[in-house]
Amino acid sequence: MAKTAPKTRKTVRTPPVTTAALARLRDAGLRPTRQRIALAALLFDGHPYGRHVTAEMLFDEARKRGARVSLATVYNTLNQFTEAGLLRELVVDPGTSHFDTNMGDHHHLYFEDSGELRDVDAGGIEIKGLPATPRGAEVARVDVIVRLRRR
Amino acid sequence: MAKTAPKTRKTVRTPPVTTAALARLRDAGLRPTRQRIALAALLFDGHPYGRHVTAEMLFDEARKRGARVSLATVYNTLNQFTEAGLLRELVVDPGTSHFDTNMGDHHHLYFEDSGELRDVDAGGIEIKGLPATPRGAEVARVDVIVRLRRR
DNA sequence: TCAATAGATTAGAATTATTCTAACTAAAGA
DNA sequence: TCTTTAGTTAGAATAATTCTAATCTATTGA
Ligand SMILES: [Mn+2]
Ligand SMILES: [Mn+2]
Ligand SMILES: [Zn+2]
Ligand SMILES: [Zn+2]
Repeated sequence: MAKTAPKTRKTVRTPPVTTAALARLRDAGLRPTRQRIALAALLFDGHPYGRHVTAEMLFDEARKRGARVSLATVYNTLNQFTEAGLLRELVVDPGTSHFDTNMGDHHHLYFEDSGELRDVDAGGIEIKGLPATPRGAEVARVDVIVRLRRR
Repeated sequence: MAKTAPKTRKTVRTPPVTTAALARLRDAGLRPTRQRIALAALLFDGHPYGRHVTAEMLFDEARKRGARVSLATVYNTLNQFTEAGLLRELVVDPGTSHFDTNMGDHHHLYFEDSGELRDVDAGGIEIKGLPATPRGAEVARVDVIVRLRRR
């Protein structure tokens, strides 16, 4: 519309896009850079039940959506998000790490043929008979992975 | 002792060392080569409760004991043993595969600080509330990994 | 608003785990 | 013993990930 520059320019400020992604970064104490915002949006926006991605998957997705981001940054970001408690790392597969946006207490179904990971809420699960936690140690996490194959 | 060669040489045959390792290879239908025998002996002999190794660990151990074996053969052998049902592959750690000689139904304590893996017999463990196996799929295995860190 | 600065991004090199290749060697069977 | 088949090997290749060092950018204090 306005092709002519205004005589007196109002202060140019970053638009107050308080997206969920942006808020998440702020809360985590991470500088909201373009690429972190883009990656956080891909990871979290519109995925109420969480998602599971590899670095390569997220990188390809970001590129397809036109984000200018390098693979190194995707790795950096996934690791930072994990450290910040925004993600958890899953190791189900020799060779590649998966990252999980679902931070709730849950376990996984892993379809070995397709590589698909499906969440299983821990709410309905009870594990009885685990040994006492060795002294000097504390439980960081209990992972249950049900490995499935095509029958 | 005998520095002089015998007049009539008896047929030189491989000594009939029917070790456990050798028997295991035969049963699995694997040719009992020097390196497979050496690796099987390291993996299985004198380890009634099983052991957990990486390729690199087993390679170093074999070398220390004077076995002439390459790292490629260690990888080949671990994969063959796994396919043959003599080992199972464990993935607990991003970056490296571990191989487990305990083929009984069991789970693991994983000490994240030291990398130690400790077995937990599945006999005393009950997991309730897992979802029904999706149709078209069957459960290949259920892995429970209790991840511990120094308190 | 702007310059200074701490922090982030990047391409490409480096590293690590693993597999592949293709030449060599050993086990099996006749 | 001979022939055949399978296994071993060094080194190259590949894949995932991290590192390096140069460049860029978000933040902040003036
Ligand atoms: Mn995968
Ligand atoms: Mn390890
Ligand atoms: Zn999940
Ligand atoms: Zn075990």
